This record gives sequence, C-alpha cells and structure tokens, in this order.
Amino acid sequence: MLETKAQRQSDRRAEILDAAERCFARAGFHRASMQDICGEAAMSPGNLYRYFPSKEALIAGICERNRAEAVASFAMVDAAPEFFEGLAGLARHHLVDRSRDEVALCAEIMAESRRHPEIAKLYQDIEKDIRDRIAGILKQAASRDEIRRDVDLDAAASVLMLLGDGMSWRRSVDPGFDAEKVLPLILAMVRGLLAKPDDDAPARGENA
Amino acid sequence: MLETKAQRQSDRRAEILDAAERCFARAGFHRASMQDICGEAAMSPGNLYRYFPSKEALIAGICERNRAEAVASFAMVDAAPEFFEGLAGLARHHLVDRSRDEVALCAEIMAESRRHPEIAKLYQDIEKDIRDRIAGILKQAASRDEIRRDVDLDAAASVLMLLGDGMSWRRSVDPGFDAEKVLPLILAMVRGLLAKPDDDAPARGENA
DNA sequence: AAAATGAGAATGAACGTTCACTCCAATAAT
DNA sequence: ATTATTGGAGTGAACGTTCATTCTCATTTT
Repeated sequence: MLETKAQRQSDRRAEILDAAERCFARAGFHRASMQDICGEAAMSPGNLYRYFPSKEALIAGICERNRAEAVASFAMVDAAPEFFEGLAGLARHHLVDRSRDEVALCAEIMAESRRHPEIAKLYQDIEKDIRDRIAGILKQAASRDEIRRDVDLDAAASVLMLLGDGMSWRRSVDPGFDAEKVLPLILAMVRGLLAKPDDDAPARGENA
Repeated sequence: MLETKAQRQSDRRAEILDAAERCFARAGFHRASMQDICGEAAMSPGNLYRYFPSKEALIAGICERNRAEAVASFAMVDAAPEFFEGLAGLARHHLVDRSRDEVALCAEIMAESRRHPEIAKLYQDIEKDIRDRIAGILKQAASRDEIRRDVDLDAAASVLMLLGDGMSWRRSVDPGFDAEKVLPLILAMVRGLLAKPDDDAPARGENA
C-alpha cells in the first residue's frame, strides 16, 4: 500500500517527463508551452505543478532520467571481448539506433543548459561522469595492451566525446546526413589514432 | 549621394545585426527580447522595425552575413602550399581563434534552424555550400596526389564537418574543454584517414 | 513642402504559474 | 451500517508579466 502510492507517483512523474520530452523535441524548450505539455500528458496545469515545481524542473528531470541510461550503456564496452569492438557497439547504439527526436531533444537540453545555471551544473556533472568513464575504459584498454600507450588518453577521451557530439549534431541538423555511411570512416580514424602500430594495417583495407 | 544613402542604411543594418548577435549569444534567441536588442543597438523598436521586419529576419540576416565569411575562409586552404597544412590552418581559424560567444551564437542559430523553415532552408543552403567546397578541396588534393584516393571523399567531407561541429559544440558547452590540446590529435586522426600510406608515418611521432 | 528617419508609448496575444475549488476513496466515529 | 472526516488527486479559470509588433507623432534631410 505504501509502496504502491510512491510507485504511482513515480509513474505519474515518468508519464509527465515522457510528455515533456515529446513536446520539447517537437517544439524546443521555449516554444513548448506548459499547456502543450499538459495536453500531451492529459493533465491539468495545476496538477502537473504538484509533480514538478517549474518548467525548468522538467528539463532537470529529463536530464537525470537519461543519465542512468547513458552511463549504463558503457557496460557494453566492458562486456565486449575487444576494445574496438566494444567502441563500435557503443557508437552504433548512441549514434545510429537513437531516433532523430532523441538526438534533437538532447541538443535542446544542451543548448538550454548554457543558460540555466542549475541545469548547467547537472549537465556538466553528467558530462564529467561520461568523460571519466571513457577515460577509464581507455586506460583499461591501454593496460591490457589493446591500444597505444603513447597517446594522451584524457585528450583522446575528449576526442571521442567530440565525435559523438559531432555526429549527434549533424544528425539533428542535416536531414541528408547518413550516419551509417560515415561511421566506418570514423571508426577507422579512431583506430588509426589509438590502435597499436602492429594492429593498424588490418583496419585499412575495409574503407575503400 | 545615392551611394552614401544605401551605404548608411547598410551600415545601420550591420550595427543592428551586431547588437542582435551580442544579445543572442548572451541570452539565446527566445530570451533575448527585441527591447534588449533595441537597447544594445541604441535604437527604438519602431525604428529597428524599419530595417528588419521581424525577429526571425534578424537571424536570417546574421546567417547570410556569416555565410560570406565562412565560405571565404576556404580560400586559405587553396592558398596553402600543401593540403594538410591548409587544413590545419582552417581548423585553427574556425575552432580556436573564434571566440566562445561566436561559437555559442552559431549553436543558437543551428538550434533555431530546426524550427523556422525559412531559416532552416537558408542554413542548409550554407551547409551544402560548405560541404561542396570541402569535397572540392578533397578532390583537388586527391588529383594532386596529396591524399589517398581509395576513400569515399564525400563521406570524408561529412566527417570533417562533423569534426568541426563536434569541436564547436564541445567548446560552447564544456568550459573545461581545451581546443588547443585536442587539435593535434584531431589532425593526426584526419591525417591517418586521408594521408597516403607513405606519408603516414612522419605524422606519428608528434603526438606523444 | 515632402519624404525619410527616428522615438517611445500602446496593443494584444501568449506564457508560466497560482489559486480556489471539486472529486473520490479510505478511515474514523456514531 | 451509516455517517462524518480527512487528505491526496485533479481541475481550469484567472493573474501578472513579458514579448513582438504597431501606431502616432516629432525631428531631420532633401
């Protein structure tokens, strides 16, 4: 009984966040009105405000909800038998499988985080978390002798994130962009940067 | 006399666009009010509206103004003695020299272009222009035997744009991001992708 | 005098948020 | 067994504010 009550409230919050995600992805943060979100969530404004104290809190909620998912997806790399294979899987998951709306929503949140200090902090925490995790994966791979050691791995982590951002951005902004087409080139490039000189050659013949 | 009149009007428009750029970079498109822009331009709303018919037209104006500059910057690559040198110069110009505000403004425009169809069209025209120019440069370099020929050069152009977007994005969103630090890695990566196998080795020792 | 340039108050719509209220299920009192 | 009481869930009209845009009128230029 006690649990079901908390559960119901949590479910309601999730429903609201779903509705807000749809609205924000469709119209952007500022053009999506609370009335729109209320309509999408089939709920009156007054009631919605019992669950979230402000519009800003909706973004924060979406952020936090996505955080777990994003971070969890790194388990994939750990699980993969070999580093580059895991990286490819991660890239595919993040950059090809995700819908255009998801990506657009992400861009929306990132843009908004430049302004609301509270969201900026939350967002940067998440970024830091992800960066650390990537750096950790790189260091682990280095210690397993799967990648070169004479590369600045922190800088390399930045490069990987940058590649992810670039692909996300291009996908959301350029309708003609074909993620499937460039992904092999990207992976070859990363391999060229990180692979040990011995393992470098085999990757080359593939991208003609 | 006739020219000075047109000149004065053009100057006024430029001043307004400068003011709008500052406001948009600071507060974003939706949170920068026309009153703010009027204040920044030291001009009354009524007068400003004689120069630009709407807020949206301000973004369009900024877009068009930046277009010439962006496209012109590609002359640098043509002027460089060697392909990768020109590319490095271009990257530095676009990604390190530009102020954070400029980059943020660019992100702002890109985000907004997802919604206003008119701006979207304008923006995508510019993107196409840039992509074609990059592809042209790549093809020229290939014909000069400066880069590999067995790479999909159109896809490579996408990759280069994606790298630019990624760096811009990261710069505007991540205060700790050090463009200077990652740029060598990026260039090494691109070299690894495009350089002819013979010329590949010399680039390697540099990025320890 | 006519036209262009400018100012700034006015307008009306849209927005985020609040508030007074209803509804309903569950418990407590009779 | 019936009747109060409670309190969380939900409503939707209303509020104050903000904003893009327009209107009216003054000043300067030609």
